[in-house]
Amino acid sequence: MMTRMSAMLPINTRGMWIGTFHGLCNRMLRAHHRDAHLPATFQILDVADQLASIKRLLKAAGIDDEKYPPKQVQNFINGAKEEGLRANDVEAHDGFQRRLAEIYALYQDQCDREGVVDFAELLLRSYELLQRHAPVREHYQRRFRHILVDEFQDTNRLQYRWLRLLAGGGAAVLAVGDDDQSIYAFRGANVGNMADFERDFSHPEVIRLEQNYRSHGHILDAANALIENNEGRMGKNLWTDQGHGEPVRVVESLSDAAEAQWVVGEIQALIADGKSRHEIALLYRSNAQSRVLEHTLFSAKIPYKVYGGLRFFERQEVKHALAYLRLMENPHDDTAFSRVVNFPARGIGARTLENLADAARQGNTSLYGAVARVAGKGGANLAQFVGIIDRMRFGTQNLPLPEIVSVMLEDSGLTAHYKLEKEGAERLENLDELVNAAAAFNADEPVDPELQADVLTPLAAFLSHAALEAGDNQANEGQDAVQLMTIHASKGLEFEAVFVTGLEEGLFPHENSILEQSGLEEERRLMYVAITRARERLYLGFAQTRMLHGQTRYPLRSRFLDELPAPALKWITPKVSRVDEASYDRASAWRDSAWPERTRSAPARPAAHQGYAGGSQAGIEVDGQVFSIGQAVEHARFGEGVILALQGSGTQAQAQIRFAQAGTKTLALGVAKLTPR
DNA sequence: GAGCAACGTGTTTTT
DNA sequence: CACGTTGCTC
Repeated sequence: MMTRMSAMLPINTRGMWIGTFHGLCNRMLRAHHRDAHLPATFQILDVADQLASIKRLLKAAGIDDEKYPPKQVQNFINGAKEEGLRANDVEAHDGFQRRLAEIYALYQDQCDREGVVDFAELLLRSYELLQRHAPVREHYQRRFRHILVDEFQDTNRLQYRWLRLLAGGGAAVLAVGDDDQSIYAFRGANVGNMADFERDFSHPEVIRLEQNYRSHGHILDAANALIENNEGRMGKNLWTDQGHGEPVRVVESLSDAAEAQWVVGEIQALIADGKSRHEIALLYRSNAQSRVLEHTLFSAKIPYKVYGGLRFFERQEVKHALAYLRLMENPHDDTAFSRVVNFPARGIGARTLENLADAARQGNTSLYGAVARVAGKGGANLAQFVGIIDRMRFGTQNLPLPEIVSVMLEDSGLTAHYKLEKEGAERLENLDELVNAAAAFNADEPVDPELQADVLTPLAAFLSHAALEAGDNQANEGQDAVQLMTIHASKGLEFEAVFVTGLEEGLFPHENSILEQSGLEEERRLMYVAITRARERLYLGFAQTRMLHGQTRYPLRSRFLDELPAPALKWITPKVSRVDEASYDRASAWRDSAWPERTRSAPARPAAHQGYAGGSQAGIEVDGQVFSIGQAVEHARFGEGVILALQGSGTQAQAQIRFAQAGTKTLALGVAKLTPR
């Protein structure tokens, strides 16, 4: 972004602060770490680090992690922080919540002791800094006379308050947002910030941007019609003067594999037509869906690039390496310490670590600080580990960053370890890549000259970078490749041709979201985002069978397809490939009956979405008992459930049933004892 | 304490 | 399916 700004503007951009809220808060906290009561070397915990930290805490405090699941504790803490609440401020309505608040307090103590901050803490700390330190606040209020916030609908309450503080000196604020593209409520985003903005900031002026310069008419019509189904919108209607363009293609496939096959075939045709690969995007609801697509693209030798998924800095070996680097920066970082104290294995087992944790608690010190207090063989091994860390710390002080990383990889034993591992080749490559990333990283973020800020070591700056960026931009630059990503990751981007796959109930909208209206509406906004990524050509695909969690599912077509306007659509059924012929009869049988009416009518809001199931039948009879999709049933062991799909007949008949308690199961109807309810 | 096999369990989206 | 946890053996 900085590069692009510099190229576009005739002014010097070096004084501008450009970044995510988290990035800017990090920067501010680095510059004022003393006022923020943080050590100069504070490290950032990503989601996984935070979870590990919580688990460690629960164990140390002897708290039952069955009763207080670490994930839930994590959500509680982050939720509170995003509302600007410290442990003391949390309103607890029952004993359970009171206990959670206590755990929150303990967790915060632990973080403070270790000199680490989680993502939400970056924001909250920075907010408190501005609030409590008038000189700092006034400095930034004077310094930033103009503030622009993009994707404003994705800001949370704390970010909003942070912004108000920062702009409190009368800065001109421009907020750009689209309430229909709010897709991060699940992590605390508050669309209400848009309305609050109009209320709270002086002389608000609202400019509606309704002319769309990106997508052709049919695509916009589809997007507009879909989003109409949401309630409580601020309201807008996109239009274009580019004409209708091509219809939106809706593609039905027999299986997820067949869908991928068809997509790849179509991509080959597009490329043959002269389209660039990087102008073609494959979007999906969840990362797991990329596998089939990747596999098929790979077989077809089409270059592709996957964004997101398991990201570079989140890979196991990279996290191990980062933990060593963190210990070199701050040996009292217990999270990092625990992660690698026995990796590679050095004879330090659970027993020794328990002794160490006890010693640390008694001496009120970090694990690193308590090593000398552990006796015996374990103690000797620990001392050896500390020796390695200290040698790396002091032996690399004046080396350039990439060399620090290289030395660490050798001295820690990571390289040696992965050389011996049979699947270690790729991991070694990633560790090499980490050295490259360090070399490519330039830590010359301009620090405010007016502040006598402590200069970050290049290593500390690199570690922040690793935590905040997670390696999204690691795409092979220059390579013309088809773009694969989740719809979330696609926001803000655009492509000539877009494929959205997996438009199936349970997947998109996701089954965890369909029970509540707010969840369903967020899914719909997600679909809206997906549609509006396309400039000229849009494909929407769904499959009759899909492999999920290792078992085949027979999903219903997504309700969102039924919400699109028929005149903007063109339905396509791919020719059946030889592989799929076996299942073809069944498929065509229902298509003849159920398909045409449903597709043409496209009710604006189907009262009860019953749809059909791909390879599955609408109804089935077994031993005189009739089962149908959507029917409520009861099972002796699993309790109440709803039939999601039916397949086969006679003794082969199976039903996929979603049970309220037991989850989704596939049962043989001839065997399972089901009673209709 | 290490390493392996069996088992169970959840499992969306992310700064 | 893919991960983590548990239990077992050496």
